[in-house]
Amino acid sequence: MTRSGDFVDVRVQRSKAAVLAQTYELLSAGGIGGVSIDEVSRRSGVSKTTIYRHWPSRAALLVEACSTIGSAPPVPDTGSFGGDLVALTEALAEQLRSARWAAVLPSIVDAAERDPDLAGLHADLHARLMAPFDVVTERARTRGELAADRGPADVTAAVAGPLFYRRWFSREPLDAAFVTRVVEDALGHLGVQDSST
Amino acid sequence: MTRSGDFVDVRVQRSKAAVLAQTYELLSAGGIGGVSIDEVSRRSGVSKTTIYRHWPSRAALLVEACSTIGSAPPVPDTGSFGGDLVALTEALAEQLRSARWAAVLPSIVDAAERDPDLAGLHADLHARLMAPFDVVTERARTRGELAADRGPADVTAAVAGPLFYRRWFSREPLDAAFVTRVVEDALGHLGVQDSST
DNA sequence: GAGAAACAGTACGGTACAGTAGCGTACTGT
DNA sequence: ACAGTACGCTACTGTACCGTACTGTTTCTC
Repeated sequence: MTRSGDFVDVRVQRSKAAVLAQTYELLSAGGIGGVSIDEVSRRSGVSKTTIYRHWPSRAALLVEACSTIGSAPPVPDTGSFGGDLVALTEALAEQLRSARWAAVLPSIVDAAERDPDLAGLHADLHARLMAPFDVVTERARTRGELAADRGPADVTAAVAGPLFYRRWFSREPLDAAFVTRVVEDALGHLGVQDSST
Repeated sequence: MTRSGDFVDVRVQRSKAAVLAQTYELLSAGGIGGVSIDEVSRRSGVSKTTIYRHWPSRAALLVEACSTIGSAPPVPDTGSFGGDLVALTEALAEQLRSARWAAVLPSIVDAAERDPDLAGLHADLHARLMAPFDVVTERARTRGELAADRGPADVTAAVAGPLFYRRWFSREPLDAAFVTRVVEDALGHLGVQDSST
């Protein structure tokens, strides 16, 4: 056993990083279906054998490559629920406009529709994306800023719903005016008086 | 030329029908990626050669098979915008819960994200699904029931957005209470006074 | 510096798929 | 009855993919 505790061979780190980077690249370009081990190997310069040394299967690699998507969005704290929600929604809209993963998500949703493994991935991803909304909403609730019968699930549906709809279904531009209207409407029927103009 | 005008050989009708039926079957089960000509041929009993006699390519077959999705939803006319919208939204929710194509749509959205041909299909489909909302909204507008700065696009985003979000992203059940809340909220901020209780 | 580990390269086997070609048969509309 | 057509069948080309086996080389760790 030359296994010495927690140290990881530099070569392993290098290989894994290169493979994950290229996997993510292919993922953004072609969705889940666009990722093949052969191609990852070709582009990353890491041989296929090595890839299979580090991941037991294509699916495992995909899951790990997706795990970085949509992580650690900042949770704003402007003092009011309204301000927080505006900030979060605009951040989400910006991501939907430009982030690489915005093009990948439909293929994950599709895969989750039938593959149970990928359904787990989808659930994680969804939780990660919506976590800030949950935080902000709970905070508002304890301050009594929110109608009693409305929870985080209602907030995310009211805000993320129209945004997602625009991005993937109607494919109209996510302009600032639309985003503003969505937030204001949401605040309105959530029983919140808008504190900004 | 025995070509006699509009008559179509019975055999052709039979073959095409069988192929389209099985294509749709595979489509619902496995999305776009789940349809292979070999499998369609195997299940339909129609030989691959024949399939290619009627469709120039796999893509053409897919487009035709999808063309029946979400067609001819009834346009209600309850007399008020509120009533119409409730009816339409409940119908949409029911479709999302049970219709076969609800499992297919994500793969179409995904495909549309990169393949221009399929993007056309996606656009058609979207237009077909949302047409009733447009009709109802325009009707309301001419009757002055709607705030001046709100158009059909806003109505569909406000209503279909949260529903789609629930169905595909948060994967929570589309229960009646949720649907009702969505419609009421939408009516509220569209400048409509709810005529029902 | 020695031994272990990770590595690239290559060549597999096996499967699945799109699409094409030729042949002989069965059916249809007139 | 008969020409035209659609058809099934089989076989084939070419590609892409997953995952594994083997060989020899580099490179890290101790």
